[in-house]
Amino acid sequence: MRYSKQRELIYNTLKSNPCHPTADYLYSLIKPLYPPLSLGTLYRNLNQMVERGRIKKISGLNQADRFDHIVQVHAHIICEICGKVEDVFLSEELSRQLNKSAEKTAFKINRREIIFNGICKECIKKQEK
Amino acid sequence: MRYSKQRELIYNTLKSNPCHPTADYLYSLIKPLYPPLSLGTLYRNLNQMVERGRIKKISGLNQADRFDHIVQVHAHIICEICGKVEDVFLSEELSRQLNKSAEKTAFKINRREIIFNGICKECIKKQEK
DNA sequence: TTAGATGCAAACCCTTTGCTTGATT
DNA sequence: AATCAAGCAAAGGGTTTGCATCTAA
Repeated sequence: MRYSKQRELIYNTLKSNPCHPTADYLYSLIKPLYPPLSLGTLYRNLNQMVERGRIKKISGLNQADRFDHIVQVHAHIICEICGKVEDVFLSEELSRQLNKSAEKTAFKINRREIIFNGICKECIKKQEK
Repeated sequence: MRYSKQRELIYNTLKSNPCHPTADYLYSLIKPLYPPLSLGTLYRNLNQMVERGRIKKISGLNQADRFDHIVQVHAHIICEICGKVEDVFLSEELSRQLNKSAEKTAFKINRREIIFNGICKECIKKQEK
């Protein structure tokens, strides 16, 4: 993988923004600092890094995909109101049992994605007002 | 919810096709039997039934959403090659522990989606040839 | 009679792609 | 010099929506 200023910026911006940003949000952060960046390049780089296991993509939110610089296997929880995403780490044991359940299907399992949907503390407070 | 021929057909077709069809596939099944059906109506009805808990939507496949007439909470596994989706049922205990892990985030949890990615038995065989 | 449902087609959003130009090794 | 990456803009797929018409209750 050949060096490019764009890719470096994309990775670093993702790393320093642990909010699980969308491609679009990353673009809005990087574009002002480095105007030559194009959306196509952003998506291409994100996908490349996902393929190489350098970052992770969180799909299945019924919205734009989000990206995560934490490569370790973990789950996510998304607020249905404000869209905030937080990490959920499962115990080794739980993780093992999950895979065991899936292995009953006779599939060869490559990976999994777990997404909880809910409402975050802040949005619950706002609702109560 | 007022009766409509379209909705009845959609629900029945979903029920008799446990392959977790996409909206598009449902359309291809129903349209020939009942040509007045439009795609917009199909999507509108599917979403309505999801909201009312009569069916489930499986998102996060990096492809078209799929629909499931089984309302009971369960996970899914999708074949990365042929796209086949199968059900994965988790034990009560595992289910409870999953939710407990997520509750550590201080979110109020509404639901969850678990998707395993892998390769099905048939596709593994084909690869070996 | 009237709210809710439909059909149609256009719009939408997010993402990918083709092609030419530019940069890294 | 030879790839690989970028920029741009257009196309793509899946899904939603506005509006006029129709239909179940």
